Amino acid sequence: MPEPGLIVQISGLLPALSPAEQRVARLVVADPADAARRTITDLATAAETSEATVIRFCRSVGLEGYPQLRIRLAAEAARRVEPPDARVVGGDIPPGADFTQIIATIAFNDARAVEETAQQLDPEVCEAVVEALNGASRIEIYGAGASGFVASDFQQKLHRIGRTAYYWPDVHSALTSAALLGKGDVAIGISHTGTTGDVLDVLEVARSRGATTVALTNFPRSPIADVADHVLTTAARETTYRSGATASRLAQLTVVDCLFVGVAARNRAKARKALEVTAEAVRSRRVVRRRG
Amino acid sequence: MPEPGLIVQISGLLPALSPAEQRVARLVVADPADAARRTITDLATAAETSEATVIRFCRSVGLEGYPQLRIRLAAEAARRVEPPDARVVGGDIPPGADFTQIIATIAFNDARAVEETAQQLDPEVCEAVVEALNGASRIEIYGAGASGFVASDFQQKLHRIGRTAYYWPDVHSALTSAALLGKGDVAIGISHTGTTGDVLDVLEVARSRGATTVALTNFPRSPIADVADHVLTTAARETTYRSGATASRLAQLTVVDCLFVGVAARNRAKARKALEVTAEAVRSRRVVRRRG
DNA sequence: TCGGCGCGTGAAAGTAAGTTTCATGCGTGG
DNA sequence: CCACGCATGAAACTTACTTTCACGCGCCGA
Repeated sequence: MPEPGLIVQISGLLPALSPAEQRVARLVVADPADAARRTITDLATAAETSEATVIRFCRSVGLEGYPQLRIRLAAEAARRVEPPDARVVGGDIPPGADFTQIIATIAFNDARAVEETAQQLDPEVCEAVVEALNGASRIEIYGAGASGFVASDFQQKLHRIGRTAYYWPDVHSALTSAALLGKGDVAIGISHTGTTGDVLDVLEVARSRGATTVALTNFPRSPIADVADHVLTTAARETTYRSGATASRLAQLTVVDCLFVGVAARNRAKARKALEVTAEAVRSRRVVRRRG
Repeated sequence: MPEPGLIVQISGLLPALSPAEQRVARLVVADPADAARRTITDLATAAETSEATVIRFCRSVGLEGYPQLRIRLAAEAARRVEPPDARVVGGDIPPGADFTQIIATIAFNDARAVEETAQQLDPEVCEAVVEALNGASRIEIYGAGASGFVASDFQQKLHRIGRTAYYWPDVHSALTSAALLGKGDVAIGISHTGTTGDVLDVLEVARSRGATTVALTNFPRSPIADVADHVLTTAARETTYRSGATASRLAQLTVVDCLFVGVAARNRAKARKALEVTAEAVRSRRVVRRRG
């Protein structure tokens, strides 16, 4: 089985790399096919660094050496079926874009984020997390900014199938609540960059109380990994602020969906019942036909 | 430039090759991926010949040298991997599904929702909505339950690029706020089913005050369409409660992304500036490296 | 029968590519 | 301000790849 998305993996690891390695990584991600054609000296020169750094880069992404990198890159580049109009799909929207273009670009990027995230998602880690969620007497989910919505969404979903889950938008409440967690409880921290101080702090508290901690981030080597028992990663290749966190959310939600379905699947009957009951509860707020 | 069918080409000129080269060729054709992994010495040994012959073989098939062969082989091998059997992809998760299956199914459904939504999204309506958003002095977004997160997300996004936008989780606040809208303002109601009474009520109030109303729903013929000037539709094919609103969210968010980018694109410079400023604002909350 | 001739071949020499080691310099924390 | 650790490239080193060359075998003409 072809191991998933080397390119994707590289972009995830990017911030964890040293500056010189990042230069190499960027070249590789920008044009994998071209990189595969180059010799190590060539690539090193292009990245304005030494061969040694290129080798280090190979090791950083989990490969034996440079020839392995070349081969993997060639393979990936070949597999990539270029969509009809590959011009649209760069990261950014061209200034004069009309709406048809905008929609196509966004759909492509969003769908890619979902697919690539799924591709690199580790089933075993998912399994472990679901196991923990299933056995937890209390579940807490943390996230700030855009990740806060995801946290909130997950909380609501779990709650809907009868699992006790909390989301605290406010750090102080979160900290105090985390302090009350104990062994068997689960704390989930969501942070795209993996560097959100507040979330890290809360997770750390939760962990110190004996709770199982889970991180959901795009960057597996980021600080949040240090305070998490399980790390789940997304694969959104978006520049940090430019596009304002559009694809990353979807990637996070995809992971949430997987976990949710996993938990629900454990108690199929109970979950279905709970969903029906909750659906019934809001039915009175539904409008069948509108007057006039 | 990567002319297709290296393997084919090799088997074609197989009889023209010398015996020792033929042994090499046969190995290569039998398992290209494996050959790509081997070093020249390795392959030579496996073919019971010398490295020199392998090089000659490379030249015979029109390649520069052995590394080139490896890369071409890796590329070809990758391309002929048949698409992962997507036959898992019915709507529902089978009871005994393991996590690999769950992930594949969800990713497929989620990605489909995104793509299909984009496909049927009307660029002209988008354009009109963006136009309205752009000229609005105030923007209000409504949504209940799962759609509330989407509303909230959109509100936050617009706010981040300097547009005045509100989201009221509470119906009462929403109603009072809507009553204060006027001509030129925009009210957006989000409801998957299009039958969420609260949202309809608020939209109606907004409309009666002269605001431009926009609906985002999966069902264009639903009641919400009656109170909206513009209707944007998603294309999530999920049964109402069973899967607990997983794909519909993503579809809604995709639409939100399109609108957001559309608005941002109108005032490129200003939006970028705003994003940078807001990113800067949270920078102090970022952790660079974790102690211990 | 024998001596050339040419071709396929691998051994070995040669070169280039990839890898390791190490000293340096820079930034960080004590 | 010093010590430490980390990132980095220069250079030494190893491995992989390429070239050279000579051997041997089969064919042909004497």
